[in-house]
Amino acid sequence: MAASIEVLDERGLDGLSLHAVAARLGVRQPALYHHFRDKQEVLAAVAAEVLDRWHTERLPEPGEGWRDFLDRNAHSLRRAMLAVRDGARLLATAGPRGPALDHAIAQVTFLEGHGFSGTDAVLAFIAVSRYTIGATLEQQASRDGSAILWPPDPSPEAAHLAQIAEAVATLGPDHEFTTGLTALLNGLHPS
Amino acid sequence: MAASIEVLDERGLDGLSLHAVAARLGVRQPALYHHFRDKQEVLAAVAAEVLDRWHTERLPEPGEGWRDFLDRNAHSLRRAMLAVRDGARLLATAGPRGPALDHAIAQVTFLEGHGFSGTDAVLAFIAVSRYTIGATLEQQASRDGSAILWPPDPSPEAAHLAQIAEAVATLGPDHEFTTGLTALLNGLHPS
DNA sequence: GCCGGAAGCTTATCATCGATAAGTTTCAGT
DNA sequence: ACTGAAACTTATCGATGATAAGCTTCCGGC
Repeated sequence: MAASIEVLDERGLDGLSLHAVAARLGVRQPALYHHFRDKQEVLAAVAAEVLDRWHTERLPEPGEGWRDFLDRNAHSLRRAMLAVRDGARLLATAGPRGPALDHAIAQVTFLEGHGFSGTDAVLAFIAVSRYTIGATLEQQASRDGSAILWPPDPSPEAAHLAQIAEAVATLGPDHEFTTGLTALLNGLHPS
Repeated sequence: MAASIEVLDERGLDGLSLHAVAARLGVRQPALYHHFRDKQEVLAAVAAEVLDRWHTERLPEPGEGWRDFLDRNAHSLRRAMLAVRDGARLLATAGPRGPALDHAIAQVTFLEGHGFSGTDAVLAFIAVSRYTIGATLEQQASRDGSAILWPPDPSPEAAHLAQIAEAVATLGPDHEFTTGLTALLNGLHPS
């Protein structure tokens, strides 16, 4: 896992080959098949490791407000994805499809204690998680991806839009994320 | 593009090889390099084609409420991603990082006409888009992915959670998406 | 009517990668 | 000391993205 994360940080998710991981371990590639059934299983383990290491704030604290908890949980998940290169893509393609059972119980029970029905609690948690994944994925994708091409002779409207885009860029990706998250949380409510 | 989409639907994004596309066109694989620089460019073109074909409702209509517009736009984007196999993953990895310039102008101008500042308009649009991508991505991933494993001898809390999970599953993925989207829209507001 | 050249395709060939088969080494437990 | 399992090796495959070099077709200018 440690070796995999090192390779991931250096060469990205597309460069994360079993050959590279094995080489870093001073071992040949087929050796890995004595510990994992296939590459998908390796990726799943790496994803789980990333969550274990950096997604540390998943559980509600006594006396905490439900919005504060969901906010803290989302930021923790996002931090984990940003902790490694292509972390969002890794989590989206190979990550677990839900929290561990004991965590899920604590989280839902907490929300139920704040007036949510069980169903609404799960739906709220899902919504926040999926927004967080989508937002972080796009952020990491656009970081290395192609920037928007502005035409050489912009119309007045295009110039106005370019100015807005620059203002948004200046605010930074964290602000983009937080704005959307806050809106989502304010739109949620105990039934 | 048509051939690529057929291959995509039959074999999924991982099975979308240039060999397969070329074979369907009655042509050899290197022939494709006379039309695209590399595979990434092919994927980008396929992603753009999918959006062109199915993401049809991107522009505001006269007299429409801003929530209605954002809602309609999000559902249209989602429909496009669901129209092809692995569509969300395709759009997330190879899709354009933003709407076309003329569309963006119309969208932002519309929101500004409803009291949003330019910055808030862009941030709102970004938030909705990213939520939509994240939600659809997770839905498509979990469809073929591994289901949650319930322990053989569940505790009472686990049994309760399982019941909730079943209720949520019964409501269906569209309901999951719509619930989160509605929350997000209700949490947004003109400054 | 011919000719040059570009567009579009071919065959041949690579390196990389995930995966499998079959054999070898290491080592703990009896 | 013997045995068997765990861990690793070498050898090899098929699939895939990509490049090189050559052939054919056909259009436009003279």
